[in-house]
Amino acid sequence: MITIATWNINGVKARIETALEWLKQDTPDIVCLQEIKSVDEAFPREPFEALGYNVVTHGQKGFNGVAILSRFPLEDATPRLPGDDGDEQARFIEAVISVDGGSLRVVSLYLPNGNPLGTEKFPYKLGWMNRLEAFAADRLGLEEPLVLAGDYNVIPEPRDAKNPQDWVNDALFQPESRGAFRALQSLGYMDALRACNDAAGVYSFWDYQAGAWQKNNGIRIDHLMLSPQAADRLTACEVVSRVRAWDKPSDHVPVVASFDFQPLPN
DNA sequence: ATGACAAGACTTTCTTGA
Repeated sequence: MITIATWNINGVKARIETALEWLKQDTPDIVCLQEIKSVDEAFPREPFEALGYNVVTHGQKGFNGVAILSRFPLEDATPRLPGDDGDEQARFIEAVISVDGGSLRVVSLYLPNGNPLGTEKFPYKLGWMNRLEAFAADRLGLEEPLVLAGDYNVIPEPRDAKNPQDWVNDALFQPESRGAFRALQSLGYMDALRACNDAAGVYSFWDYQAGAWQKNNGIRIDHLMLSPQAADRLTACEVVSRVRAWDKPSDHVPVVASFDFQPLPN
């Protein structure tokens, strides 16, 4: 069994103690991190390595930035979503893990927020989603297990928000954003959480402001999208909401999927 | 009511985020 998590930690330096505590408690095998807010040279690799993780990062100064932690060796770590060589924002890294029967590909992605509407930020989001769809379509040709894990900044459906009406003028809930997310599903990628849990009220983000956590005023925007070969091995998926109540929390919590894969002995 | 929090940076005020 292999567990793969996605978690927007909102700053790796500010969150290091919280992150290490969760890793010690739940011992995920692979963790896709977003919003590390650190350049690669300043990423605190050592405390993660001390817990047995290999670390690959693609960071930038001040904001954005993604990383993958893995108990198994990470091969061919490749930053940047193809399709726009002029895009300097650090939002994507792919790596490969050897498992029984071949390669398991894992992507940590931080999809653009897109707010406010009416600025260049929203078309940047939609363009990034088009590039992600093209990447996902291309990868289908490999016929390999692939997990596209990350902060998608998309509320897929009304049941994914406590108060959907609050989001109708927000980039996260625009028809174009939701349609681009559905395009991944139309290609054949499966939303891991929805494969396991059909209930409303499952959230991965609660704003720091206005007592959103205390009111359970949340949204589900952190997703693991699975290629058919990954979906075939899915055994469970859940949101780790208890982390949101800890001291110094991120505004996001981890989402963890379990798979019937065996890592290869190294 | 674009308020409220939080993190990071050429910081004591700004940008960015959702």
